[in-house]
Parts: sequence; C-alpha cells; structure tokens
Amino acid sequence: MPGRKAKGAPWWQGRFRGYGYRMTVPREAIVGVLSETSKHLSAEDIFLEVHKVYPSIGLTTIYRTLELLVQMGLVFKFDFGDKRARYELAEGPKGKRHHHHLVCIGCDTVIDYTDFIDEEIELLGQTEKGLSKKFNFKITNHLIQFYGLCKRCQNKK
Amino acid sequence: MPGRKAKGAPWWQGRFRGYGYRMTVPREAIVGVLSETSKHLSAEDIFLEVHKVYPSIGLTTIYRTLELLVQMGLVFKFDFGDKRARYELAEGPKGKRHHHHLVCIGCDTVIDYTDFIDEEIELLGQTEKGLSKKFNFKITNHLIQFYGLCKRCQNKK
DNA sequence: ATGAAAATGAAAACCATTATCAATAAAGAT
DNA sequence: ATCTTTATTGATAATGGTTTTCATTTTCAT
Repeated sequence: MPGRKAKGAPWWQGRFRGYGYRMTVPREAIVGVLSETSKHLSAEDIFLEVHKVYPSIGLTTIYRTLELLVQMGLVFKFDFGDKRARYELAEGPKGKRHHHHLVCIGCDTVIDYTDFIDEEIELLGQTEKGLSKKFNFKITNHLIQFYGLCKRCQNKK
Repeated sequence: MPGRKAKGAPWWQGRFRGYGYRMTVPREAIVGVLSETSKHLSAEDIFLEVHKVYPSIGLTTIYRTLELLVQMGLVFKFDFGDKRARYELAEGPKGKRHHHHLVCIGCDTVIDYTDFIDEEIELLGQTEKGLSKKFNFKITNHLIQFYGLCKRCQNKK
C-alpha cells in the first residue's frame, strides 16, 4: 500500500543512519518540507515553512542540513539566476519523476519538464559511461538546463 | 588568412556597436584576456590579468563588462561550486570547439570535454524544438554539466 | 539513566557582487 | 581638431546570502 501515511520511521531515516548521522527533529522537519512540495525552495523558504511548526529551529541549521542532504545525494541544489540557491528533493521511493529545467532569463521563472527526458536519459547514460572511462571520473549526477525567454518576457520588449 | 594577427579592429567591436554600446579600453582589454585563455576565469582572475597592462581599471568595471558580455551572448557564465562565478568566451569566429563540463565535487576541478558533443548537440536540438513549441519558450542557450569525483578525489577517502 | 560526541542556535563574520555618484572618455556634430 | 552630449568608469560604501564561531542542547549507544 505505497500511498499510505506510514506511522513508522520515514524512509529517509535509514539514509541518515547509513551515513553515520543522527536523526534529529530539525532534519526530520526539513526533509518533511522538501518532500511535500514540488517547488524549488530557497533556504529561507524552507526556514519559514519549518518555522511554522518549530519556531525554535534557526536558519543556520537549515543551511547546515541542506548541505548535508546535498552531500548525501538526497537533495539537489540549483542556481537559477536569482541570487539564492534552490533546493529540491532528489527522487525518493515515492518520488516524482526525474525532470530537467527550463529557465526564463527574463523573470527567473523555472519550468520543470519531463517530456523529453527518456531520450535524454539514454544519451546521458552513454555519455556518462564514456566520460567515466576516458577521464577516470566517477559520475554521480548531471545538470541539464535550458535558458531562454518565456512567452510573457518575449512580449515585454 | 584566418590565423593572422589583424591590425584592424578586432571582430568583437562590431558586436558592441551593434548593440549600441561604445568600444572602450577596458572592454577591449577584458575581451582580450578572455580570448587568450581556455581556462574558466573568475571576475577577479580577469581583473588581475587586466591589471598587469591597465592598472587603473577597477574590479567594478570588470563585473559590469562581464554582465554586458553575458547579456550580449558573447560570454557564458558558470557556477562550478566554489563560490565565485566563472566566465568563458562563447565560441567566436576563431573560437575553440563548443564543449561541456565535467565537474569534480571533491576539488571543484573542471574538465572541458568535446568527445560526445555531437550526439548531445543533435538531441539537444530536438529537445529545444519540442520545448519551445510546448512551453512557448524562446530558447537561447543550454547548460550541461556532469558531476562526480575525479580520480584523485576517489582515492582520497 | 548516563556520558561522550554530534548537532543546534544566536550572533558575528565573510566576501562576492551591486549600487552610488562624481569624474572621465567615446563618438558624432561642428 | 574642437566641442558637446552622454555613456562609461573607478573609488567607495552597501548589500545580502551563506559560513563561522562557540557555548548550549540533544542524540543514542551503553
């Protein structure tokens, strides 16, 4: 029954333990917020959201935890052109589909797309294999973003 | 005779004029530095290089000019994980081949690769076309980066 | 329950990038 | 060549997201 609200430990706790990290209330809350949105949240966005439930958790902890999560591969960190970094939960067990981004350089709006992912993924797989061998790299991740002007910004000028 | 040191106006001057911008000594110097390296320079790197020849040119101007160049499409701006932005001349008339990046998350080393570019470019072209139509986006650019651990960093831990 | 070590929060520090503004230089007109 | 307009520049200060610091609190194996 995959969609059910489980009472047991959330799936990500094992991940923390596996890395030798402790499970804490702030970490729980932060992953919780990330897992309930499909938006690209900034550290402050997450702070504000967490703050509603746990007002005592500070922004510093948000940053520290996010860094940890990125390092664990549980979260992706993006730069979309506005100054702040954006964070997204990497695909979890019940996760949404893997997607790439379409970024408007006029208004910094970001569209997630999944439409052409399959072909991309296949090519990426081959490319990764080739690059790994040639450069002795252990590839763990990739970033694909298209930049351009959204409809609204095309008309602006 | 494409490889010759021309005495006339460098090729990029027309580009500035075309945008209604003036051609100045600092701009000349900055594009000059970028056109003579294949490294990924930070604003400060460029400042230091320019400073050797024109000690009066300030860092502010470097930033302003880079922003201009990026906006003109003459320069690409990248974020490789160390805090500073990195800049690269977009392919010019005598430019090097278009390339993508392989970024080590251990030491922030960046490798330019061109090996698998052709297949990637073709797929990207199709994807761009599809995305443009579906989302009404005017796509002007793309970013592809692979992340992982270089040989040295794999052995470290 | 207990204690060692990890994690946290408040505040200060950091530092790449931007904004300000008076002085300078580019480019067309004279 | 000089003048005039206006973009551009440089020094300085300000900005603001992110990190550091360090004393306090919390986790979790025992």
